[in-house]
Amino acid sequence: MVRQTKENAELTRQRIIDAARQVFLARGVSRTSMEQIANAAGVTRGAVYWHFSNKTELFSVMREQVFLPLIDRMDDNLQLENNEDPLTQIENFLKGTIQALNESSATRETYEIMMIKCEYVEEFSEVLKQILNNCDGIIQKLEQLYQRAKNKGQLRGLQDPAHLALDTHLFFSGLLHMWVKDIDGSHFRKRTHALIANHIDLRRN
Amino acid sequence: MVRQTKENAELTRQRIIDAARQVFLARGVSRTSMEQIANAAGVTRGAVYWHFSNKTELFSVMREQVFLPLIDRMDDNLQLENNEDPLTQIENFLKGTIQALNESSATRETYEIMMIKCEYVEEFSEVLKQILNNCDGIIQKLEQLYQRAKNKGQLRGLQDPAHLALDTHLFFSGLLHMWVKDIDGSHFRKRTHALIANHIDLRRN
DNA sequence: TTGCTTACATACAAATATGAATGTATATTA
DNA sequence: TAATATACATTCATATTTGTATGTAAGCAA
Repeated sequence: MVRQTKENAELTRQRIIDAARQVFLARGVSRTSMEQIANAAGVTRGAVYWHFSNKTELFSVMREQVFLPLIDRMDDNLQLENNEDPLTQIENFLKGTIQALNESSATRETYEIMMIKCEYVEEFSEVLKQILNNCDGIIQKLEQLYQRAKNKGQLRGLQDPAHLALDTHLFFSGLLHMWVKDIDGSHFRKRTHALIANHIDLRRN
Repeated sequence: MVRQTKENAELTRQRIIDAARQVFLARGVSRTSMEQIANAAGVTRGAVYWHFSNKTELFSVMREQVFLPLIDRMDDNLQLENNEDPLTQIENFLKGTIQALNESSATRETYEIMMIKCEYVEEFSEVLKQILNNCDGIIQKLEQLYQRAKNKGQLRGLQDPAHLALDTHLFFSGLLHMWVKDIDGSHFRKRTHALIANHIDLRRN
């Protein structure tokens, strides 16, 4: 097997990405060598270096394959044109993200790698900035939705949309972390829906 | 300098721990070599290996030096015998932890290392379990405090102490993560007190 | 003061990882 | 169908890191 068709080459490339994800998950990004990835993908390092210039690029591609679609979906879910009531919309957004983790092992694994199997130093600190930027976007949209909820009289008391948005974001950020870390823990993962519903109910009039 | 007194040896040991923290912070735990730690401490690898059998042990000692006292303090703050009202007690516990981060650079740096500069695989996954165990303890105590608040009629509506405790824990977990990641961000770090107060106010009658 | 131990420094051997260079057979294209 | 580019495999040179083994001067106890 020396020269593949374009199609096959593309399959090889994807196999390498999938293999990288598995090895990253098992050994952590730093301890993973290109050779281990190659082995897991059933190719040699030559193939890996042909498709990706180094481990960092491979990591970025793996990440973007999962995150770019996910961010798109989040954006959709948080759209203002949605005709559901704002609080339910927020609730669905939160539940939807958790559902994505439940349904796609690639998503689940990538989250786990990024949260507890990767060190954000040097080249990788750039990734951290992107994540924070994305957080800012989500917070803004949450705030707009809470503002609408307030205008509609759905909020109990005199709650400030900006604070509510941050509180929800922190809650969800914590939830994702615990969800990921609670690996065996059917304990935590099973209760997420109730936790989300409860979080929103705290705000409802 | 060949043989130091016991006292000096202890100082050397602490210098190595401090140096390790600095290098871990700058380069991540995985990329840090014993030689880099030795250089930063102004000794040779011989000295480092004399005091610590390997990088993992050094990491553990560094971590425990910061975390064991911190856990003790948390336990104190969450004691049931405290005579403040339960909700304020929770609020103070949260604020106190943030204050510890503000006041001690060693604590701050250790948190940062553990959150975004360490990969939890192999030997290190044990640490993750300890962290989760500690979380469980905090959640339990929060629940007890919320229960007392409920008994005292401090809670608004029919809120379930167990859910409130989890919600607070997730909020705080997210807050710590964002606090740590928002490194330059005077942006986030300055608002923590307001965020905590707001979080508690959501529950107050 | 002698002898043993401590607290390191220095030296060594082995393993592992990287990137690039080179080889090569097959797709693809002109 | 010949020429070229592609998709890898193989090889090589180099660097880094680790643990250990050995060396050594000074502290300490008897």
